Amino acid sequence: MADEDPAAKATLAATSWAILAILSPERELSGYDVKKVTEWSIRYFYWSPQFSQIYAELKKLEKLGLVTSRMDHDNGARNRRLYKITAAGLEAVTRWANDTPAEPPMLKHSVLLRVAFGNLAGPEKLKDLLQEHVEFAEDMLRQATHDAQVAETVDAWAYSRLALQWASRYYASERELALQMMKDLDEAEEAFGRSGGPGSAPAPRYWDEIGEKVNVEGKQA
Amino acid sequence: MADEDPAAKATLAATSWAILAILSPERELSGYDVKKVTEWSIRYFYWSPQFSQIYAELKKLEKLGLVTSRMDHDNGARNRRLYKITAAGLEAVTRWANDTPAEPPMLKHSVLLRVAFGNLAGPEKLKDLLQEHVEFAEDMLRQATHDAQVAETVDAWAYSRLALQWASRYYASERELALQMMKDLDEAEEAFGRSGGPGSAPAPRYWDEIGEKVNVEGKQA
DNA sequence: GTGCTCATGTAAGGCGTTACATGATTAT
DNA sequence: ATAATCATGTAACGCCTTACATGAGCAC
Repeated sequence: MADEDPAAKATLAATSWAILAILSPERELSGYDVKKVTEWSIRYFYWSPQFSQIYAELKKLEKLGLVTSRMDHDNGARNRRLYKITAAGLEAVTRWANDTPAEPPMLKHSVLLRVAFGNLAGPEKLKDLLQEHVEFAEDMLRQATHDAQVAETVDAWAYSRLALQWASRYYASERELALQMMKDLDEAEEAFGRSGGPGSAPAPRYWDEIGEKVNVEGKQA
Repeated sequence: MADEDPAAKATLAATSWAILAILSPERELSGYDVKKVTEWSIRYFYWSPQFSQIYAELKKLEKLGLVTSRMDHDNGARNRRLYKITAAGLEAVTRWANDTPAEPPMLKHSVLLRVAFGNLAGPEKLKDLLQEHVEFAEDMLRQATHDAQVAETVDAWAYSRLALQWASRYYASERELALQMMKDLDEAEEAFGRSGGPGSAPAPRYWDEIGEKVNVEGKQA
């Protein structure tokens, strides 16, 4: 409990802000609780950090004076450390929410990566992967829809509900896009027949032309 | 030239595989070239690593015997190091493509994170962020569509084309989802009027109920 | 009493970024 | 001549994960 360095407020990573935001209703939470909250909602659109990271982040936030902590013995109870946001923390996280531009979303879609390098595996393998992805999307869709319904029961969760509804639609779309890709693969297979289309040829030498074709034309940042 | 450790093949990270896959058409590429390829297609669905990381990855791949390199003087030319995949590398990346299950896609959507913590900022601020996101999605949509058209001109890019078409649809959907969210926010505002709905209340104490409401019901992994 | 979940961490290391440095070529 | 781009890196650091360790309560 000490630093209060105002410069640090600006340089926290999004994960730290997320944890601080979870603590922003002025309620005491343990690291375990924080993890549960991320699992409940945030994981659908912003992954979910590991326990070890959450504990480390909480310590960091405490050193910055944005949260305080105390040990809990009353409760049951195993030993657990409870964290609570400070006035400085509340002010910092509010400034973050109001004054910081959002970073561009970042996506690492392994399935699409496989598709892009489909010549290494062939369309059948890709369709297997896509089928699995469809099931994954359906699973997430179901869970997000359920959690969104839970969020309807409490007024204070209104924004979480909106985010979870977005997630429902997102995973529904993810499902459709995968199904569409499977169709596209079928069509491509038919078009190429068993001649040297996608999947059979070693697909050599394409970068020659990339420079000329790509660089000039599009791309206004 | 050296290690050839077969165990290592299984434990490379997706980024390494992506770079190796880029080199899989047996063509000599510099680190700079690799970066350009990622910028051309992969960035739409799997971000784009920094130069420094690409150079580091290439060195690592070389130490593993999956690529070889030589200096290029002929070409123009500044000094540049050209990398080429080895037989071992080709075999390893093919095995990766065929035998490794795809990891679940990972998304870090800062805009949705803001929505989920909307009580810290209010609906007007959120709508600004969403409007910016709409423009971002439109920009990506335009670029992906352009690059997909470029990919149509070369047979060997068939899979890249499919991936880029997917990206077009993805960013179109991203746009729609953001617009829908803006509508939802408007409706929520109207419903709550200027009474203590989203945006005004400090939204206290919600985690009490999370344990009871959430844990039991849904969630089959 | 055995195993499961709750709960809190430490240690090691890989992934990935930012910042910096350098020099050569190309464009103006 | 000057600036911009091409091209290749190094250094430092922060983010994040995996693996491991520990102990306490609870279910059977």
